[in-house]
Amino acid sequence: MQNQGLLEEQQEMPTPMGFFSTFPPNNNITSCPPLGCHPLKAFNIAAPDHHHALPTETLLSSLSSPKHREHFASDFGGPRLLSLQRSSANFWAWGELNECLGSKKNGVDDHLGVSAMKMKRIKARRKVREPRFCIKTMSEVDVLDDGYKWRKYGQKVVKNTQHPRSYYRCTQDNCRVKKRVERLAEDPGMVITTYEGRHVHSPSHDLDDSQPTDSQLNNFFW
DNA sequence: CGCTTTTGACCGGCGC
DNA sequence: GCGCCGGTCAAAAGCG
Repeated sequence: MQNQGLLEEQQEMPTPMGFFSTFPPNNNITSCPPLGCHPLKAFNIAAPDHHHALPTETLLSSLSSPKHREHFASDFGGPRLLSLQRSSANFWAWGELNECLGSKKNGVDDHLGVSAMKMKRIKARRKVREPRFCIKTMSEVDVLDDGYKWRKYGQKVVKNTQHPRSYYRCTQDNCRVKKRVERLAEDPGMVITTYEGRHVHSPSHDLDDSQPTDSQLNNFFW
């Protein structure tokens, strides 16, 4: 079957990468996801096409938390589309999405809770690939206010680009989520933010001030 | 003073 | 095996 071949291809894909494009109103970066919930839950992963886009209302209806539905509705109200590009480079992300949606995980992933002191040795050897996705935003500011607190740990000029790539790590203890921020060479006004991993906590300034519910916490794994 | 950013060094993966 | 490249480390500097 075709699925079989696709699965094998997923195993070999070195870079799990979903591409999450947003078209926020007024180029206002503070209104971009992620906001602690799992934005990719919004996508119809069974879609066979290569670049699948869904109307906002469809995406919103598939969000599990009413609070997030409400939040996304206010942020992305109107006819804008969100899209997850399906390409060979994205098979991993789609596979992991399937896993994420298909089986409600038993709370915590294997990698969570690994102490920081082991990081250095683990990083080199671990074959467990963190799920990733990108957000493309038109913005003058590099770093999106996504509700989490980040610490910059590196900057690198990558080949064939004129803009440096910045590396950030979530400042929360035991949270290993990272993100990379770079500008498009072709369009310097466009910022590409690549998230890797899942948060094990709520955003530092949450959607509301109350304690998160269990279902919200589940969402925060993304 | 504590936290964050900067930046050169280092490391591992990968292609040749 | 070697060199290139992306990603990370960590000491020093910056900042509130």
